[in-house]
Amino acid sequence: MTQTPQGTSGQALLFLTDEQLRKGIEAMFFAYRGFTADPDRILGDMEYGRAHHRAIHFIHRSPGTTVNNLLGILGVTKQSLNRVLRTLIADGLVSSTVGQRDKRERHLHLTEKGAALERSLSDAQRDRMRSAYRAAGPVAVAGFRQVLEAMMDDEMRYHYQALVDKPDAR
Amino acid sequence: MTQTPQGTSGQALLFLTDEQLRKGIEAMFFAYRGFTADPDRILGDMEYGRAHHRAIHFIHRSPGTTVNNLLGILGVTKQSLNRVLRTLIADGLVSSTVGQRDKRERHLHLTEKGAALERSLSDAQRDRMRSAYRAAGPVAVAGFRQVLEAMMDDEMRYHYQALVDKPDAR
DNA sequence: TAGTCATGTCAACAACGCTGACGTATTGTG
DNA sequence: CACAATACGTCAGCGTTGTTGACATGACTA
Repeated sequence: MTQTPQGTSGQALLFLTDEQLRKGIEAMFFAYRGFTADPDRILGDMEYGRAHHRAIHFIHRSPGTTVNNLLGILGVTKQSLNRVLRTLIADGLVSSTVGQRDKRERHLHLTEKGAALERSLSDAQRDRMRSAYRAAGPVAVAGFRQVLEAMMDDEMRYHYQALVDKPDAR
Repeated sequence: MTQTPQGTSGQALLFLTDEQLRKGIEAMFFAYRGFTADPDRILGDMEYGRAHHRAIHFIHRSPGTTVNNLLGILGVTKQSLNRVLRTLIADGLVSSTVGQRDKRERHLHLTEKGAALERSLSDAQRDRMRSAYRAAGPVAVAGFRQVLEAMMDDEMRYHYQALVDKPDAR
């Protein structure tokens, strides 16, 4: 649709070219494969998948989170999430406890076993992220985060910010 | 595993902190949702999904590509890809022609109808990418690409580079 | 000619999204 | 208090997209 903006203002808006945008799109596609590759490999040997990884990650990040909150973060239906949580709880990776104030709520925590899997998954993923960061350098990393944040849906950015503005659970 | 590198060299390696890495991981997760959201919305109304989008995208990018080449780019099994290609060909979005030199090969092209869908999908995706790029600025965009490229598997980086070092199909 | 290659296809299965509907506590409200 | 809303769980069914394994065909190649 948009073509190369030439006479725009003599300015270097060349980074908004369709071709530049396409390269960014393709970079996202190929990079996301790498991003999920290591955890996927670990999970492939079990009866779990990427959805379990995500649930485990965010329960680790927000211990005691409720099912509803997790639903908002993950952006899936409760049926989808429930299928995952059910197996994680049954297998003793996640504990679900009735809320104190509001007894309708269930608060989710990782068990020792769950935390162990979380570590193994996030270690793998962090290793890759670390090499990428190291290779690209701090300035590139800042730009990386900026663009990603600008790419999110408003609702997702809200959840992201809530997590980022929080001390690390580790 | 790795903790904040403090005495490393007095240098600012703080961007390699586990917490920084975690933020990057979560940014990737939330951003990828936004990245695919618009095409997904369009495709949701049809009988197609994300896999069809990917096939269409790369056939558009490399007109006349063979099935084998596409398999390498997409990184799926031929059975998976074939299921997608079969419907696209049956619905008249993609044409498959026997190779001239090597008659075993099939060369894939988008039909007018296929090209129309490709435009509608990539317009939506590019619009979001453009706002993100514009919001973040050219320096950030350069960093964004650097980190993504460093994050790819070697094989994926190979395919990515082959595409990037190619004139735009548009 | 024998072997390899590119492609297509059948069958079965698993992960993970979805919708729709229903049930059960529990909580908040008019 | 009665009723509505909320939080959660679950059953049933379905669609997309990935997988393995096996088999067939035609075409190229040593």
